Amino acid sequence: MDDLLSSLNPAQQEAVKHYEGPALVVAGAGSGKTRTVVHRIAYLLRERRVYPGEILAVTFTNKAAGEMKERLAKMVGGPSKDLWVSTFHSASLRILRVYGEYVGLKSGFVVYDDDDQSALIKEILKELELEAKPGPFRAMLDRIKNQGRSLSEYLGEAPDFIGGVPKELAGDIYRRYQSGMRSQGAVDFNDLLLLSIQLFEEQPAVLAKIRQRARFIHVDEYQDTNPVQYKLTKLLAGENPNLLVVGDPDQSIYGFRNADINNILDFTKDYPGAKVFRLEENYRSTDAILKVANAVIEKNALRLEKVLRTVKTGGEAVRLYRAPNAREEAAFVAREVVKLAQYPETAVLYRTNAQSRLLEEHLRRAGVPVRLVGAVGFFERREIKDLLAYGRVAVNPLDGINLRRIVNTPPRGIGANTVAKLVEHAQKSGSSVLQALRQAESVISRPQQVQAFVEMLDSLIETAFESGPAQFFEQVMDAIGFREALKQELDGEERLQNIEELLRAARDWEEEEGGSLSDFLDSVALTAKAEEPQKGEALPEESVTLMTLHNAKGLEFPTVFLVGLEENLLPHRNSLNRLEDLEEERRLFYVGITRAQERLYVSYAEERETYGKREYSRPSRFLDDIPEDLLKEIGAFGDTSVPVLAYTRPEPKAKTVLSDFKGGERVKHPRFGQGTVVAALGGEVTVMFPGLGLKKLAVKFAGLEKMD
DNA sequence: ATAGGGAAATTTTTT
DNA sequence: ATTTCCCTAT
Repeated sequence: MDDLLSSLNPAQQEAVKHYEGPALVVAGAGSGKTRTVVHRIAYLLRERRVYPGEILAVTFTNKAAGEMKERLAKMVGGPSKDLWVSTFHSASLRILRVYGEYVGLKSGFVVYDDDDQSALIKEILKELELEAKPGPFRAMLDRIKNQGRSLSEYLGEAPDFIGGVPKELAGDIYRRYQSGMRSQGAVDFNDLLLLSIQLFEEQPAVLAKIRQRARFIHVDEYQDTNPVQYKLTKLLAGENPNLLVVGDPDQSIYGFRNADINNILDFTKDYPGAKVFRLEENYRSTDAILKVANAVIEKNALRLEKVLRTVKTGGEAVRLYRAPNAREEAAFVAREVVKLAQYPETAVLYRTNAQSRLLEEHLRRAGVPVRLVGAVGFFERREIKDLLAYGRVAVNPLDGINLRRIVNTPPRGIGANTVAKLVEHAQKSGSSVLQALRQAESVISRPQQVQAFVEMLDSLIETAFESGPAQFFEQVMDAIGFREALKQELDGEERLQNIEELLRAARDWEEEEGGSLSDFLDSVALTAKAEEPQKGEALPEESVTLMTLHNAKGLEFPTVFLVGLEENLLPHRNSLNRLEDLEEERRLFYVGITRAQERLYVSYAEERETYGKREYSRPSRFLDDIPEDLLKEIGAFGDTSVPVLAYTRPEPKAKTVLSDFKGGERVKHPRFGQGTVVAALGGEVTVMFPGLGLKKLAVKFAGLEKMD
């Protein structure tokens, strides 16, 4: 019991000892956040005699959930098996697999990914004979569902045209999408959460049951929750919320996915009596790097005050390289990386995926093995999706989207015309596509191929019932002669390897998790961005890591390169207009800085090609936020004379508060009413008034009053 | 059924 | 520049 606390600092200890009631743990970068949560759970078990079956911990990624489970298993042993550690989405899916029928779900429902979603929208557009792209409508769907709003609410505020069609028609698309999803027994990611909420609201008995299973709730990365996740949390937490959330508003970087930073900023108002713990001791980075990070993030208004203190002292100044163009920038990175010769300890981070190409090229040319994270996900490859589609249909024959995907893959003489006729027949008779296929005889003139396909499908459906995913996919491979078909193709060899990889994954999964094909598909659906299985020579443990800033959150590296620090790139051009967006860009920069343990490089290119057009850029405004004495420009061939910061007592910097107001504060204006301070700069504050938008006000004249 | 041309579209994206 | 999609021609 003592070891639970003795390895922690005082702030962490306080958080760990928290028992009942709501609590907010503001955990700065590298402050031992996961560690604190893990210890807290262990403490509940050991000291408070809470049952493991009463504890829920929610994370955003499967990776984070997996890590937490692992650490808990190490710490508490066997009882960790009964803990519920999961992502929002898997937790919801698990609940809906049991209680889904209460909210109208059919038992074999499948989870649609982005591709499936687009496919359905495309189909609807065709039905309505519209010549529009699915993109804007998917965005509309996301916005409505991420915010948990109703269609009419959304349409009320929407512009008159969406994706080039009148908004009333767009609303029609939305309705058709929803009913299409339901009739083929499909849900999308958002539905998982929304339907869980609906279930809880309509079935108090179910909610009560789940609440027993979640008497103590932990939510990680709370700054990234969207309104729906917020609501789900609130519902689960109930009247007497034993809810502990952990997060860092300064690392909120998913606003574009409707994450709402106010969820964490307002936590103490939302949950009166909430205790607040601040973890400000940083174990990751040198003093120099932390000073830079603090100086940068201080410029944001929308935050909770927090100053990271260093544990490591000293450190080297940030190295800045100014490149004449993006090519030279990449060449510079490659040279430095080779010189440092610590590949696995090095990461190169960028704002957009498009930047990775040049970097990868130059690094490889310099003989550096590269690990590219998150480019094209394994499960997004066409051949993989094809094979998975067979599984989805076998599990849920109502799934018309996936059925159409496989009906002529590989080609078996069921062409577009045939399919169109059959689909039309299905729609007219109000039956599923599969049923139409079964009735092919009466619909088309040459039904042999279709009949053969249906026969094969029936046998696959049988296999799906009887055996696990590995055997199922093997049978599919045989039945459709996929190996032979792929060998004909140009890059068939590589794709075949991917398939072998999937088969292996299925076998591994059966061994480790075990379960039906349906369970396997669930886990695939919720782990779409799984670690890329290695391909080719380089092992990850010998490679330099390349990824976007978003992907870097939660990771750390001794050496970090932040490239492309240019206006219009970081901050990104689409984020320049709104202050909130600009602050999110700054947080992205902050996240990048705080990934570095020892050494940080920043660079920008004065010229780069964007979409094939040459562009000239100014250096990023964020570079101005780095204190001069902590930034050292180096030349084309590096520079060894980087000043080293002498030991300094880590004294919290005085905040430059020129007005009396702080970001996040609630205020009242005589004319505009209540609002939230977004920014305070000098004698000027920017306040967000609900319904009115942002207003810039002079403190002197505005007559603002603070509210509690 | 499929190759090949041409137009359009390119921020980030935990699930 | 490059990728992706859609149409047309074969």
